[in-house]
Amino acid sequence: MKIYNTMTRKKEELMPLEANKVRLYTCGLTVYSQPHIGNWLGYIYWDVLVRVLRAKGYDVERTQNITDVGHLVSDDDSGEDKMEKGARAEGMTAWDVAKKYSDIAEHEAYDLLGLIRPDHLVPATDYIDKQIQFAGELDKKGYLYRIDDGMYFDTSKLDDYGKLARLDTEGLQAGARVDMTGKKHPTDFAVWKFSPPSQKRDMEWDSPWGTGFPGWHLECSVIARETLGDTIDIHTGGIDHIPVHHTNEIAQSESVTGKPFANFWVHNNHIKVDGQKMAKSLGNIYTLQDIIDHGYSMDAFKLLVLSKHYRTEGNFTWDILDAAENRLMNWRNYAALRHQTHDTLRNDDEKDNDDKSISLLATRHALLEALNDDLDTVTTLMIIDEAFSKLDNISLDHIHQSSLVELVESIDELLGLELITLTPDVSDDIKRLIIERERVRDEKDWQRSDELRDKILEQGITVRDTQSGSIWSYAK
RNA sequence: GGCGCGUUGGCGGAGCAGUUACGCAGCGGUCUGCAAAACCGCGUAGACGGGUGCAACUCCCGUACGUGCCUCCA
Repeated sequence: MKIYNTMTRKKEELMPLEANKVRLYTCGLTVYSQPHIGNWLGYIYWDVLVRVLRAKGYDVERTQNITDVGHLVSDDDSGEDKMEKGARAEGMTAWDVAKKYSDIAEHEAYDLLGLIRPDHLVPATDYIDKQIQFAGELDKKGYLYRIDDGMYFDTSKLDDYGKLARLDTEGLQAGARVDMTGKKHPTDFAVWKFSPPSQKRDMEWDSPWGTGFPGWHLECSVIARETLGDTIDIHTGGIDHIPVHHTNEIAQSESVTGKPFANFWVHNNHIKVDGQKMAKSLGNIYTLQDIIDHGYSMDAFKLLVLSKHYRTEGNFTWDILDAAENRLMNWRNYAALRHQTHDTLRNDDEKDNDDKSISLLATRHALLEALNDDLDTVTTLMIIDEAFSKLDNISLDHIHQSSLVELVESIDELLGLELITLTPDVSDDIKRLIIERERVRDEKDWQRSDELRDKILEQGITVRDTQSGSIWSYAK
């Protein structure tokens, strides 16, 4: 499989450290407020990545952290802790806020979006001891220095600091704003922050340096190492994390282990809303619940996301979601044909049928091939459209049921859609009405026929008449 | 201010130096008891100005606009 590696700025062939096994780490959400649709974007792409790797036979071991402490309002390690700030705003403790939004995030990820749950889903606060231990190793090796508000990593000790982002550290130094934090270099970052002397934090722990809490980047370095080992195969995250968070993870991890932290760095671009960045000040932040409230399905949202490549910038509007919902509806109606076909083929068209079946089965390979090329979901969706459109102008007798089922199952398996469950068979009652309608049509009783069609439509099913009989589909 | 990126038809979104992307929506027609579907056709895409090519949406330069990071962010 080829993937674009941010570290080298090239598409490269994935070569896992251990044959047939892929260790994957994904930065998780900071659970201080309601997640929005942009938060979920990356996780939808990484879900497909995991699905493809598994379909290719890899044993994927995946870790995702939950940031429930230490993420400050500003990435330069000043400002408040987001958790503590959120807690004050809601009149709860930081622990309660973490619980509340962790629960919401899990519900949205695994119930609403149907993402595959990581093997290790780890809150940062579960690994405080390990983080202190890790920071101790950094301290012992001389990477840390103390200032008033915490222990900081001296980035000037590394020759290759900022290699992921290709940071111009000297330029940053020269162009730095007046820095009141007392850091030696603008890129230095907190590994351990002290509790403010006058304030009792909800979340704080004793450490060799003083009571406080871990720096934001520490958790990912530690949790990745503890669950997956010193070097992982793929580290994913949003592009916003390249210059600071991931850069600092690399600095810490490689300083401790002396080994590469991750062989592949894979980053997803962002999605805008109405062509603008999502921001609270613009009031254009949408949540999954907003999408549901507008009457759209989660699969339509996923289709919208997958219809652009993970590395290109996207846009969200209700019109675009509408188009995705329509496309999904078309796919559902193709999938529903499986209830109306059989594996027994008409003898006179046996050869034709075989050809049709073969081309449907070949589709799975085509899908995998597209996804294999840097997770090209755009081409993947196009291949699905092409495969389904082969069913357009042929009679039901010519469609091989089990190969259609396999195609639909492959789509669900690889893209994480739920076409199978979204396309139930119609009730026996409707089936009887359809048969009855076909009978009165033979008698040219058009009035009765139209009455039956309306009756069927009341149950959300439309019927259309073709040369090979009536075909039902879901009404819009 | 520093460093990037983008600009494709009504909307979304690809590839490609010389053939229809594709999806969603729209219009005309054929077919049909009607409807739907399907099929056929249509709308003359490539921000603007130069340049290099026999040939550029596709390469190079500039302009305009938009946008990202540098400061919270997926």
